[in-house]
Amino acid sequence: MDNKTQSNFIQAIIEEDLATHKHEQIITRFPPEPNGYLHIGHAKSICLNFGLAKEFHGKTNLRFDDTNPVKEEDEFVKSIQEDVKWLGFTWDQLLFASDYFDTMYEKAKLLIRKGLAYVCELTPDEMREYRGTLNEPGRNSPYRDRSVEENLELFEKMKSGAFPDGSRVLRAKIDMSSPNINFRDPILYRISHNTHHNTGDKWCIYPMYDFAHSLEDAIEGITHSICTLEFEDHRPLYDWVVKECEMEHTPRQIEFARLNMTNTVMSKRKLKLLVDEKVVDGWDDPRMPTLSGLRRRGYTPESIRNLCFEIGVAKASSVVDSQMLDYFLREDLLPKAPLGMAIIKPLKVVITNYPENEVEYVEIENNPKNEDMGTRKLPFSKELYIEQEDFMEVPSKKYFRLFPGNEVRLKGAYFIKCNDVIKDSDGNAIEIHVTYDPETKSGSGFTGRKVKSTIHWLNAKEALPCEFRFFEPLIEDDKEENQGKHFLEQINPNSLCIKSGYIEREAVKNAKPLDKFQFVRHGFFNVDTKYTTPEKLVFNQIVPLKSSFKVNNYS
RNA sequence: AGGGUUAUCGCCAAGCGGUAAGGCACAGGAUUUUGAUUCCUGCAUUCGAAGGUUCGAAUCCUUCUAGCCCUGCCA
Repeated sequence: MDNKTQSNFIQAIIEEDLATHKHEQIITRFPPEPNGYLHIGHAKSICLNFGLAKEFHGKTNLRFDDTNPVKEEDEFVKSIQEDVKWLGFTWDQLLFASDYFDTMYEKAKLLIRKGLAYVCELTPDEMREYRGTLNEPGRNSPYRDRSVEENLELFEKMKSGAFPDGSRVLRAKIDMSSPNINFRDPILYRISHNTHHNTGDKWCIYPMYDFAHSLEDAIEGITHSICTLEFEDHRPLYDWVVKECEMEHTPRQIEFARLNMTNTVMSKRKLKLLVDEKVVDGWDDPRMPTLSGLRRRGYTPESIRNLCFEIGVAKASSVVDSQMLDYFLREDLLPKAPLGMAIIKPLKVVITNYPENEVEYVEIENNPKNEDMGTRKLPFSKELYIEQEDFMEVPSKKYFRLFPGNEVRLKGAYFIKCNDVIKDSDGNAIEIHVTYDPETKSGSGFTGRKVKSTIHWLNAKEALPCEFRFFEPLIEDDKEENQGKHFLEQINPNSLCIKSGYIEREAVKNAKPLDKFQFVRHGFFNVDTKYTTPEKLVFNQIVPLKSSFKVNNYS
């Protein structure tokens, strides 16, 4: 991985910290909560954290921020590790925030002893009322001035399970009139009698994000704690916790704008809804922007990394055009994916001057961009299939594929000229009759005349039936009639289109799930991991050849 | 009594007082046995707005405007 990167403000900070010897080595972390699958938005954070550490010869920890037992599951812990590895990154240490619960508990008691934390018995509603609003200061809790001894005793009782959920919390004693709402005596610990995926029933009190995360970073000696913009107002509290808990290391929190992409749902809540309501196949449905969905669709780790490095890092909230991802995917796959011929809507072609029952084999490159991929031999005979799109009885102005009287090349084979069109009772072309010119065989060096187009074809007898799946964005956010509708009602009902078609046997001889192909004119495809069987290959279209080639007649 | 933060081409994004990089998209043209790729060419006299400082301003100052985030016992 030698991705070029845009220079960014975080690199500048790190360079200075290294130059001034504030740090001799940087340590970053990627800290997901295991409450869902990773999506492409996380990829930006992963590439940043791991990429920066790699660039400056530092280290990166993968740390599960598992401080809320009700939302977290081992399934997610597992998938997150797989996805990070798939993206191509290796962590220095694999850690769980929950492994620090003992230390955090001790630090909470330290704050109590310093008179900086207290046990509060306000109900959630009262708490909200006492907090004030964006424009008005809050009021002190009546429990704010308890003695250190009483607080210590009550906190101990919270921990030992003496109180029900929601009855008490531990709060920091800071400033109920702060303009920064995070400073209005934020909650440090809450009671939650739930089984935790890692610590089981050992604890019934759990630390809140602001308290836990800063301690986690400090404990691990994280030098640069990179997170998204919404935590900017939490930074003063982050610094407060590190200082007042008398931590040895002082990490620095740096915020950047999260990734937004056109035609892409990034909200974990909404993605979970799609899975729970069975709108999609699961977290790895090829339409999902999850890393597992993109993987199943056929996107490569390289393409995602290149996107992340190329879009840069800044603090302005922005929306990246999904066409950029497609660009990096095409760029990556063009020399890697073998080029084959597939027909989605077949039109029968009979070469009237070709001998009956004769079969010859034509040799064709597996990838014109990569000679190392070799060649293969395709059977060629009198009856072929071409793409319906590649023939027009009455050609439009700039159409230069097959039409009556016109000559084109069959890729890897001969020039053919259309002479006759056989139509059904509705007037649709169902078969065309052509003649071929034996002089024009591919590779023969024929230069007598040129054709404007080369089209793809299949030997009718040898064509292998298979299935092609095409995808459209799950959301059509540009339609006005969708404004204000419930999320599930905005979903594009035609986001999946399944077509039967044919493919050449030779190209897909040893195809297995996750193999990528490029089909002439149809774009890049991936062998589906779920629906492909020994009897039938199922291909997911990853991207068309070009965005303007977007299918309009596949449905 | 609000606080934080952002604003440079259709979309990302460099730039940090010396006269607007790059990528995507788009549009022309050349090559092409994928209408792909590749290759040229074009694409911000202007940096949210208005004032000011300066020989010189996207960069400094002042005022204004707009967007995003914050009132979970989520992270």
